Amino acid sequence: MIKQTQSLYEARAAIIKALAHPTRLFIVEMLQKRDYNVGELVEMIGADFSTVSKHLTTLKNSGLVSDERKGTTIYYHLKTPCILNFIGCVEEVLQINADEKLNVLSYCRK
Amino acid sequence: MIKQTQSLYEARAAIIKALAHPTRLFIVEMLQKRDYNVGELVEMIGADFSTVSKHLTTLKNSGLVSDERKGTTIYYHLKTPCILNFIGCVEEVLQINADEKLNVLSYCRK
DNA sequence: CGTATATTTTGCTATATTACCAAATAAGAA
DNA sequence: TTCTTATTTGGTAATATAGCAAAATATACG
Repeated sequence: MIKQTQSLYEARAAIIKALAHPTRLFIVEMLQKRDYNVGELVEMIGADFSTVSKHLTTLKNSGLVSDERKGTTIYYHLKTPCILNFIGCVEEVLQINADEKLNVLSYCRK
Repeated sequence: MIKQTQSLYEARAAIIKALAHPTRLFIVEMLQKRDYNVGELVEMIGADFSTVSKHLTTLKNSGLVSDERKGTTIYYHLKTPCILNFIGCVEEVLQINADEKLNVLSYCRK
């Protein structure tokens, strides 16, 4: 592959990679509703502070999320809501996968 | 997080993870145009046959791609073109990231 | 300043991913 | 069946990632 093309795909993959974790997907969906701070997310997720903080840093570095300090707490904000359309497509894939499994099963029963 | 919710996000993340690699993104975009076999993709990508084949298996296992044998060769097919809308959004994120870097630079120059 | 609160960073270990090579398999042709 | 082409699988080394706990940082306030 041409070097330039390679770089483009690497840049894209880096962003997608930032989304490719259950906790980070959850965070992104939460941030769709409103901004949250680490503590609130920790409570919802049930992981360590440091773990959630790291996930937020990953999302921030990818450019999907921004942060803003308000007094003592830092609020995280979803910069690119178009990401959520994508999750609709992912859901579609899951649905198709599930349907296909059902088909295989019904075929076995015949 | 509730166990059920956890499972849902894991399932979604698994699909996104399948996309989160430059070579696999490239393959998905190529398959948007038409079906390809491993050999053709190897030529475009410039990696080992086994490497590309493994990437195709990853895409197939996630349900994004299907395969069909025609004579001696196996052709790969993009099952869910909605994925491509998502890449548009990723591109948007890249654009914003680039713009922000430019802003920071111009700010430094003042 | 010193203390409390909120969050991030670091150090560590365990696990996962990827690439390449070589060997194995699958399907069709001779 | 044996050859040939197309593709996958297994093994391995290098690299990346996740998660927890402890230490460090940053801001607010008395």
